[in-house]
Amino acid sequence: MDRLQTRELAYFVAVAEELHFGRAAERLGIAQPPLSRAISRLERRMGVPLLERTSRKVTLTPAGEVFLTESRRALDAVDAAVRRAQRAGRPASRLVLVMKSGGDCGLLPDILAAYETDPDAVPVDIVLCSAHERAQMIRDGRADVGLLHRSNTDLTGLDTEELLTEDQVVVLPRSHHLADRASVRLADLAGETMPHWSADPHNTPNRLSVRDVGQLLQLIALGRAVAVVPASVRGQLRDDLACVPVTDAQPTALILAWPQGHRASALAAFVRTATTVAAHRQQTPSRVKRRRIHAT
Amino acid sequence: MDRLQTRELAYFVAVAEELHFGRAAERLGIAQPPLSRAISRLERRMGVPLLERTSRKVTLTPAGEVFLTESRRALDAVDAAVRRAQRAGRPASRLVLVMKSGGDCGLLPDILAAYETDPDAVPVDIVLCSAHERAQMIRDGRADVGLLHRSNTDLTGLDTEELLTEDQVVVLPRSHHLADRASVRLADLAGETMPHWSADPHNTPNRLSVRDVGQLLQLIALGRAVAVVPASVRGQLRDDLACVPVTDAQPTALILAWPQGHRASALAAFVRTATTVAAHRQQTPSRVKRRRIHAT
DNA sequence: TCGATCCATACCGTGAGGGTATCGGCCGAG
DNA sequence: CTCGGCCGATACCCTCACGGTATGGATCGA
Repeated sequence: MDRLQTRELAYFVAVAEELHFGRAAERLGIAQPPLSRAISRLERRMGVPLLERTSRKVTLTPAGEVFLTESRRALDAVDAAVRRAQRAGRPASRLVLVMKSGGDCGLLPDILAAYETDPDAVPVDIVLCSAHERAQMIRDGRADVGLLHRSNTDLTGLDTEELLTEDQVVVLPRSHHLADRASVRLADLAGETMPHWSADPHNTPNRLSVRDVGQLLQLIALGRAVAVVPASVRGQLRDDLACVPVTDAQPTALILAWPQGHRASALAAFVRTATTVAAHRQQTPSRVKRRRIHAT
Repeated sequence: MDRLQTRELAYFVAVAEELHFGRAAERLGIAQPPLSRAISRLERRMGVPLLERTSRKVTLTPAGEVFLTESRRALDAVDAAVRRAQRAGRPASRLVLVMKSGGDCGLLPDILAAYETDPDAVPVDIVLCSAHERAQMIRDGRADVGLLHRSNTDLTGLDTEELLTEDQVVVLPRSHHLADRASVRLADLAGETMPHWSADPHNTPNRLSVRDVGQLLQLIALGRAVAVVPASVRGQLRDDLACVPVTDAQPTALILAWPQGHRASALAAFVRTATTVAAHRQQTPSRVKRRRIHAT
């Protein structure tokens, strides 16, 4: 059997995500019959049924589940190949850093300042994006390096370096009965509703879900939810919100991540600088730390 | 720009490896003109020149170098998607283990015996193959798990677990002037020729290179070379060869490797069993260790 | 029972991709 | 200096894979 074409993978991913041939075809910009044929041919060539279909419902077989995740990974790899080669070709080399707004724990200005003095430094573009997009952007070559929180994210395909660890706090409306406590435990929050981060736009928001920190804080201010987050979000808090340390929550790690096996000099220099700056910050009490201590 | 097709990646890889359009076309089973066109179109679509060609020579640009490694990775991912989905589809689940002949340090029988008692165990197929093929086979889904030596291999894309570390010995002809020494240092071997492992068949063997341990031992027996190898190869030695511990060589680690992020129960059980058995072996002096001590 | 929904099949047209022939530049032999 | 051989690019043609439209057949709700 000769090798699958990326088109077939993309078609399958669309159908597997929509679980509906018509919508998938529309999303792909083709008609439904060619899509049906393409999927049948794919299954025939692979010798394994990937989808169970009735005229009313489409579901994934176990092989289909596996093939969906593998296909996504393969498509990422193809996109990454193109983007990284293009980047290597353009002489004007830059470093694209992805992070969440406020997700640098106040560390980034120092890192950038130190990095600029490095002989291997290149200009750094900073791209802010939602939590779940970041790892994706590094994997598919749109970004070179990212600031992530370990707990949040699937790190397969990435090399990482831990920058610092943070304790966690719970964000509450000021009027909440726990808002004046010096600290709480996870058990105290048992009855509260916690919003979920909505992964992709296709995902129907069947539960309380948010796309960014602003939405999250809005929900909390409305008394609809509370959230446990790294201590460094204190810097973004509105007046009507309080936050209280959670003593028994696992500390979360801020990590630097980049594509596995990539060691271009500009990137290597950035990683080196960032870890050095973070190590230094970890020793001497940081602004974040001091603010935390003051607030408790 | 829409997404590249795998065909274009495969075409580019062929040309980049051959550095000759005619031979690449022959290898791909197509004529040369379509290949030339496909590559030009690829470069036009990507907006980056990948190859410098004169009528006498073809070379890779920096972007081409990057694109070659990235393309190989992407093609592996596509192949892996198919193979893993097929495996998931066939109910008769098996575990394919790749290793080098004799590369298990005598550990494998115990591992297999212990694994068979595990409730998640499935039949294990053992595939013997050359050093450089193993990581490749795990990456592209032909194998589920492999025994590798850390120093040898590029481990990107693999999850690993260390099983045990071994000291290194040098294999010499019996007639060699160092053959009777109780131990040697790397400096003693400075003037000796060491064969290289030939990576791929396309690679012209411009230096002394071998494909497997048999060839290596043959070369040594002929007095053409010596080699520093893990102590466990003693088990395969011929009568006309001697081996001597190298005191200052970095100990090499035997590791278990499997595709990153894959945690199927049969695989997880195997990894668990193997590490347990290896840890136990490491504590109680193993047959291998004892033999080494006896020999010195 | 009828209509709506949704995937599959039948049939047709077009263009991407492959083949052959040939050109043009580069090198080495004589 | 010239000629011949090598090699990638170009020109031109043809075929079939892929996409489109029309329609069938199965299932479910009213």
